[in-house]
Amino acid sequence: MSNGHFKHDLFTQFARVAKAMGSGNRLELLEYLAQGERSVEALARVSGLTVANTSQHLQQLRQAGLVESSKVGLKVFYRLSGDDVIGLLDALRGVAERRVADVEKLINTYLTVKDELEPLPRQELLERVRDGLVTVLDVRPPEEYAAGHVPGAVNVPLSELEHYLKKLNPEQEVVAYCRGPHCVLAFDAVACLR
Amino acid sequence: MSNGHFKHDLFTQFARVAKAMGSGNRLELLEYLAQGERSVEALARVSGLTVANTSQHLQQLRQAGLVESSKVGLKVFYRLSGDDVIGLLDALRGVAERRVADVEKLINTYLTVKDELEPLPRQELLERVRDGLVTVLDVRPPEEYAAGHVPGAVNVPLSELEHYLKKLNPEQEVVAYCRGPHCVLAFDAVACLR
DNA sequence: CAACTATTCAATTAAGTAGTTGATTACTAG
DNA sequence: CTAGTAATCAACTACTTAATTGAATAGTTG
Repeated sequence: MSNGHFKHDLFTQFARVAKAMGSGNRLELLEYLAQGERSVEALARVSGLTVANTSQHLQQLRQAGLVESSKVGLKVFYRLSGDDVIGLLDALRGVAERRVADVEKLINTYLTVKDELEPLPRQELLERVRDGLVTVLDVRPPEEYAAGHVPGAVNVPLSELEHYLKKLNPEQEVVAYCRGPHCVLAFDAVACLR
Repeated sequence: MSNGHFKHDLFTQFARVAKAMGSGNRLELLEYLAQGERSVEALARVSGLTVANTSQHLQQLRQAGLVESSKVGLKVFYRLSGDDVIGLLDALRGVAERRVADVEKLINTYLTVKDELEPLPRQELLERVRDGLVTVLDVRPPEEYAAGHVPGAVNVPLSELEHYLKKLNPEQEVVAYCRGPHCVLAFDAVACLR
């Protein structure tokens, strides 16, 4: 029966990690951190939280082992503590998309219906690229682009997206992609593309 | 800026799933369900929770889309709603093991030190099997065994473990394995092997 | 239909969590 | 060493959650 204690303690530890991800705000912070190292102040700005609140959330994430931090001069930079954290985020997104009906509703309401933007099946995308019908933009940071990308895609990080679009033929059909089906980058990219 | 609403709503939905896993008791229930369909009463028994409490936890898991249920006669059977849920559990376990120092401590204290049982590197295990030095037991349910197992392993579900052990040469070294490094089956198997 | 069983519901209590505010620490630059 | 900046800490309020208890529901069996 001390077996039971062990079980209980172990599951409690696992739960700590899950609990840390059990807040929309913290998940958003994690998604931003998946893009790279960020200071507390920068994270507070993009997430719309107060700095104090952001700091507290980040500390919870650190206690759960999901992020690490280091101080450089005045600023404290946070980053994900490993690639397995990205894998965990992906798994969570995947389950939520497939299992929670509300997620699909949300996506349909905001992305598909409101825009003429639509998700493309892999194969069809490749065909259209081959035929020169579309320009494919990879809006992820250069490091991720380097690690692997869709053939024929041009790497245009968000910061350069607006500038890049001006140079494009306005008749040209544009396909942008990022980390996954609902990576945070997508929202900003969509906003920018409009 | 209605973009912000979308983001917020979406992350809130993702967080619901994580939140459902943010309890040691619910994680334990999920692990048992990973072994197959179970009734509320059966889950309450193995987890040590009251039936009412178990029922409530299961309903939270259902709302998060992690489990499904169906009523057969008097009993209500719950099951994981898909294989991606197992993947999510694995990812969570993986991060917790690698990132949370306390988990390693726990495992070292309870498993390695208290028993002569030790984790074996894959390759060494295969060598010893080839030489006939050890008997390898796969303690997972037959379905999982059928889906893939270590070469030379004998499938002995937990329920039959005790019976099987009586027939073994007591001098023979025994290696048991299950779903993953810290699958719940392991705890019970270890208890039984002693 | 009466007694029984498995599960759920409703109400309560105790404990934990999110976000705000203002003070505090740690560091930098003039 | 003073003023200013980035982050954290401490204290508080408003919510949320876990577990308990007892009652209610749904289905079964004699």
